Amino acid sequence: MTAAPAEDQVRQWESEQEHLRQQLVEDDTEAWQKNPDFSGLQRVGGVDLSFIKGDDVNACAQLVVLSYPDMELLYEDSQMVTLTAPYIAGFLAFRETPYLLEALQRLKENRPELLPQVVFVDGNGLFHYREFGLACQLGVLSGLPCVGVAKNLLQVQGVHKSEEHQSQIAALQKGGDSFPLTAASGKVLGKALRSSDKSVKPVYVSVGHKISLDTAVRLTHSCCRYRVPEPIRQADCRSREYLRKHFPAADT
DNA sequence: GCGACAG
DNA sequence: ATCTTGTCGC
Repeated sequence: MTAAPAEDQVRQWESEQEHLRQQLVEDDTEAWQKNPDFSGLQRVGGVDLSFIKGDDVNACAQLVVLSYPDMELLYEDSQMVTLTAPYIAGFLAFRETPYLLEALQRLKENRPELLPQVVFVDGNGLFHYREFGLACQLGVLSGLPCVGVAKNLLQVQGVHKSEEHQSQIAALQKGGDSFPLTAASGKVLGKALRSSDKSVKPVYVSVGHKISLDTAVRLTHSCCRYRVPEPIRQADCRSREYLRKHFPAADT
């Protein structure tokens, strides 16, 4: 088999997103999601990939499971992986999802009782060119509720960093305040959330799978000690720590 | 050519 | 993603 030209690959990926999107659930499906204090929620997951400096192929895939609401570490898995797909905006899922699914599968086999009830994903969900970002793809393929949290605004479907957008950010007074990210079509694709009182720069929250946007935003805020929700922050810190330990600085 | 470009 | 320390403030 010869590798398809990048152009054809992208077309194939687009059609796969379109197909998987039909299985996407944008509503609350779990009992705990409907409780004001999320009672019944005990385990939240976070996933991330970290890279060695000059290397965009070898990475550490990380999964953590934290207790809710205490955010204490219950499980962690670090695994070196070799990525095959390049990073192309809009197709991040095809680069990262396989390894995150493998991590979830290892957990399912080894400690099924620790499976998270919701997974925080570093990247967008519905807030995406074709409304099917990384958090959606991981959600549909794993069957788990997922929330997408991006640290930077993806300018998509008419949403962009305008003066208006900047003033909406300036109007976020305290942790938990948010404003909708509305597509040209009128659909609300996500929300910009001031995740804590101290952080001025918002995070961009969107539905991944099996959770409503309002629940996703409220849950994200409740998991934030710092700007980035704790499950993602822990996954990020621990995967970098793994790389530091196993791949010490390769120069002077 | 210019700007955008989740991670 | 990664390149990168100190510094200012509470």
